[in-house]
Amino acid sequence: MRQKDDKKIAQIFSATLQLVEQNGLTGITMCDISKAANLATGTLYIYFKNKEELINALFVECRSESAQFYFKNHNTADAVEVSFRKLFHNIVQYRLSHFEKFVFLEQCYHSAFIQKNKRGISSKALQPLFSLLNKGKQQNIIKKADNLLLTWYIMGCVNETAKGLHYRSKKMSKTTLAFLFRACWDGIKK
Amino acid sequence: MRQKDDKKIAQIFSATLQLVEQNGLTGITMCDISKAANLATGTLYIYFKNKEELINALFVECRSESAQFYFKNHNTADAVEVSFRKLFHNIVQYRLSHFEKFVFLEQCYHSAFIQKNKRGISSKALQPLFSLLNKGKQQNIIKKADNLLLTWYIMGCVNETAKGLHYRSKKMSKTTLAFLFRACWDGIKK
DNA sequence: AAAATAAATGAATATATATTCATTTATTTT
DNA sequence: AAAATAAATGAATATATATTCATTTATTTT
Repeated sequence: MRQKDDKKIAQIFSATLQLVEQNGLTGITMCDISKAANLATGTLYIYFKNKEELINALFVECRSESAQFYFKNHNTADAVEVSFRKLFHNIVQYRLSHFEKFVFLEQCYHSAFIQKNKRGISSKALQPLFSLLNKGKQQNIIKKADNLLLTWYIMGCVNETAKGLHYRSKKMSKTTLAFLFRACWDGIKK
Repeated sequence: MRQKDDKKIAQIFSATLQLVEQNGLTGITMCDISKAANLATGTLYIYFKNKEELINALFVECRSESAQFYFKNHNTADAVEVSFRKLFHNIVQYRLSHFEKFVFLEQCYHSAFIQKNKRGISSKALQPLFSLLNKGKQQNIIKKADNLLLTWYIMGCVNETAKGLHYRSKKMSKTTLAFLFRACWDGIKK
């Protein structure tokens, strides 16, 4: 018995992300994906039931990967501002170094591929952020708003900036990053 | 000679927006649009050369309409914070009461329909906001960052919140709006 | 080494979709 | 009121795309 090959799934995912970054979710075809992944079209159907399942699987993967990335070096013993700074930089970093995944997720959030109830930010994946926000609120450091609302606020300013820079082919400078962190922290702190 | 009918363009646009809100840009077909607009498919081609032109025309319309909406009641004589509050509320209002247009614009920004250089926030349309930010910087009220960066920051937190609320079928409460304004203002002010 | 097995292939098929075009309809001009 | 004109129609056409399937290939088991 010949085994399925995990590398192929990675190839398929990577090809898909690359194409979505270039042409958006709208333009993407199974034929394009297979070509970009150096596979026959039929092979895609060995690994995924159909296009919808392929997109959904990639969506799930990107979403959990991104959350993991955010909490790199996260340490609950750190002071709130220290923790938040680390986290914030990780979020920015992910947007910049995995722009294709970030864009793919954003496109999915409003596509027919993803069920409505699976869209938007997942509270489960962001549990450590929520705990941090709670801690900040208890210590009277952070504004007493709903965690989701705080999260949308934080993600929003990072997302828009990442996209803005990208579409103008600009890099994130140290000054820009410093401003962005300062503004975001000033926004949520008491 | 029979005249073309401006109402039909409005019908076509409105049908398109409705469909994009429901299924995203990915799912949309000319047949769907014509049905939703109560027109024959061929009629679409009297008003637009093809699908791409239809989408582009709607994109241009939505973008200029949204900018106009933002600056309702804008008065350069107002104090910076007063002006900003008005503007901020208009932006929020537009996202909420024209969610379909907002989502359509967001989808377009990363689709093959719209040329890369036309994507992202247009500085021209946002001139009054830029002037306001400059005034704030001169008066030492607003952080001395690039106008585009400040704009991404402001739009970002509003956009993400509007989407978050929408996908969870929640309304924007007065408290939420008050928090959002406070956070955004604290973020950009010195 | 041969047989068995499932992955991999890519042409063929089925289907969905954009666009065209001959015909009809409504409006305007004469 | 008749003729002229272009909009409007929707079935027909052309094209693009998802999916299937008979055949080949690589790997594993015997």
